[in-house]
Amino acid sequence: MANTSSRTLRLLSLLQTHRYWPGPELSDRLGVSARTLRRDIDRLRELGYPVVAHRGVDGGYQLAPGAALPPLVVDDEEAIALAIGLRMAAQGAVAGIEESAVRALTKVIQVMPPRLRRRIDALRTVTVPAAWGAGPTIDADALTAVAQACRDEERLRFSYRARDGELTARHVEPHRLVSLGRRWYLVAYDLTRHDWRSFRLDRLADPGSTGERFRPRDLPAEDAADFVRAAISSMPAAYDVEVLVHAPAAKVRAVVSRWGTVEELGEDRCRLLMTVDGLEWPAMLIGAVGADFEIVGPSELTDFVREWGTRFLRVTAADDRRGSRTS
Amino acid sequence: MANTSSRTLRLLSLLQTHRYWPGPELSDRLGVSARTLRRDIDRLRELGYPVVAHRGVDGGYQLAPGAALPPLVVDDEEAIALAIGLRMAAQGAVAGIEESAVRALTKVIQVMPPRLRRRIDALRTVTVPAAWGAGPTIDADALTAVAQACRDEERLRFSYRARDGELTARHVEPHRLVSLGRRWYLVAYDLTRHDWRSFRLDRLADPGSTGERFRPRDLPAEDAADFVRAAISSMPAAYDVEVLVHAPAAKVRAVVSRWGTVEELGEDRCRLLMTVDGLEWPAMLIGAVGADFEIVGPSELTDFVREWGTRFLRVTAADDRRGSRTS
DNA sequence: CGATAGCGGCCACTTCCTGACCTCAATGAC
DNA sequence: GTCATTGAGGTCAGGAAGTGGCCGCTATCG
Repeated sequence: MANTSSRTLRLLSLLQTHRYWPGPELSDRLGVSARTLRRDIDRLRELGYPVVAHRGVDGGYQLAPGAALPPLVVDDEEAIALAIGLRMAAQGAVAGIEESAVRALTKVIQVMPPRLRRRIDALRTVTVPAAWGAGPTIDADALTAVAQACRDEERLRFSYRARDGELTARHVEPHRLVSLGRRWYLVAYDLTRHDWRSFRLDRLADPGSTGERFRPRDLPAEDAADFVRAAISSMPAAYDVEVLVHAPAAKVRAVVSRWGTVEELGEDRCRLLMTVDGLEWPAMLIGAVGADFEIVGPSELTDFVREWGTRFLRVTAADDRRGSRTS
Repeated sequence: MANTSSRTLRLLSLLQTHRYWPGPELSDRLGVSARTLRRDIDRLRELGYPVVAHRGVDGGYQLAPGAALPPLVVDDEEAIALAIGLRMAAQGAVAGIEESAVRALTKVIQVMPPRLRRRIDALRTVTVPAAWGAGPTIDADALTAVAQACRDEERLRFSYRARDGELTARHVEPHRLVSLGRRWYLVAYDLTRHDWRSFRLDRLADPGSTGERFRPRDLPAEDAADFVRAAISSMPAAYDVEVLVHAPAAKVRAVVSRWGTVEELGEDRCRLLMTVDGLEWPAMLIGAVGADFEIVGPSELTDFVREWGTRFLRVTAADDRRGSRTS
């Protein structure tokens, strides 16, 4: 541990956990002379990390944001937060970052000691499922296991539930993970069927890396995403919702915020556009706006809203008959 | 860049991005002889990172999970995923990890180059806000800014909207962030009022670190969390919702997931309990369950649901008169 | 003005790093 | 079994680097 490189790393870690450090404190903690500390700081600067220094009484060192990201030194708790946050990000809460979230997640998981993995498993029970889409929840463990197999070029075994519900055991050479819409797909070469296949991750269970490595084959498609797009002829039924709301656009925007786009149509009228997988969300939003509205489409939304309205009135009427209670 | 420590770091990063590496490939990438690579691997092992090796044809090196977390080397995309995931975690999606999520987030944000911060800002527009609680959304930037000021012991200026709506400018010595229930509080010494105060983060705006450092004072309480608990004598008006649902508990749980607790009352009956700030959320959930229900309390919820029902029926009736359109 | 703290040159000493060469031990293909 | 491949590790010599102590300099704050 009396190494130079380990000391550089420790210095970096110190600078990351507490921004401001007096020089003597640092040299003390690292067990070197002040002169050597200055040289270590120089070393960091040469490596591209911008360490700024303040002179005079109460001076010290400070790590400023630079051009490159330094290696992050995190403790156990932070690693767990990292893993859980990345898992949420990978589930598609924010469009466009799923792939990198999975990459980062595999990195973190891979180097994570078993004790931390156990703690994450314990926390999984309280994790928020993919409520933002009403799509099937993907098992985060499966996601990372498959991602690691892709990255490490290791053959993979899993059981797969086909569209008709039949379970089959698969043995594949994983090629790439693709996040399309709200779903994850694995593009892989099926060793039993001797052909390329795409698998929906939410239909896949018990992935286990076999440890057998392989030379990647050439995918007979431009791109893994193209392959998946071609494979899924039947797109999942999504709704394009359009509603005219009898309220100022600003008011509607305040409620809808980011879940849809609001176009102003006049003093007291606006158009609300959303693309969703389920109708609960638009129903709730137009309910929460608290103003009259007209449903332009889809007609399913009209039926959906009518059902809610019927049920809500029936229930509250029954409630009134029994005499409303106080809270 | 021809440094030993930087090479160690690069080696670690390579081992993190692609698990399996043949020796010659590694020594080639690092620009050293095979012998030196072996020595570098040894160095890593001495630092506690478990590098396992496979001999023979097609052998290579591989980083196994160890006792300590190695410094994470992430690229731009991954860093963004990290920041966004951590932001979600800090917003309280999973109970108990908020504090460490914020700590990790400040680390990441602090060392992040400005160009990445801009990209995160750009992504914020599509971020899912804290829907899981219907509480006010906390600005993630404010959260990290305040957390950094706490950590770095730097005085902080911000404007604060008191309970009565009045805006005041504050100048404080930040002490600690506390996550209580669904809210974040800042415990700080108010330099204008010369006393300790706790501030709700969702009422705080434009935090700006002044750069003035200070010696931390002793908080007149056991613990920052205790201080906040003592300070909030008047709890915010929250609703305790109780609803009897005529559906199996499992079905209700699938919809409600963790936003409330579901008690089984029989084959086809269960009780739903929630504590919320607004009534939109429970209204939406019982709507989405799709079954009949009885509202036990509060009576405001009955009124609320009745209003939704009335409006929904009025609107769909009007829609029918105009002739329902196809999607 | 004086105390504090970072900056950086110089120097001598020590440590370690490196590449080359060697033998040995696994491992998988033929 | 044989053989090529690949990692492990010892040794050695030359060179590169890290280290601590010394110095004078400058910036900053009270």
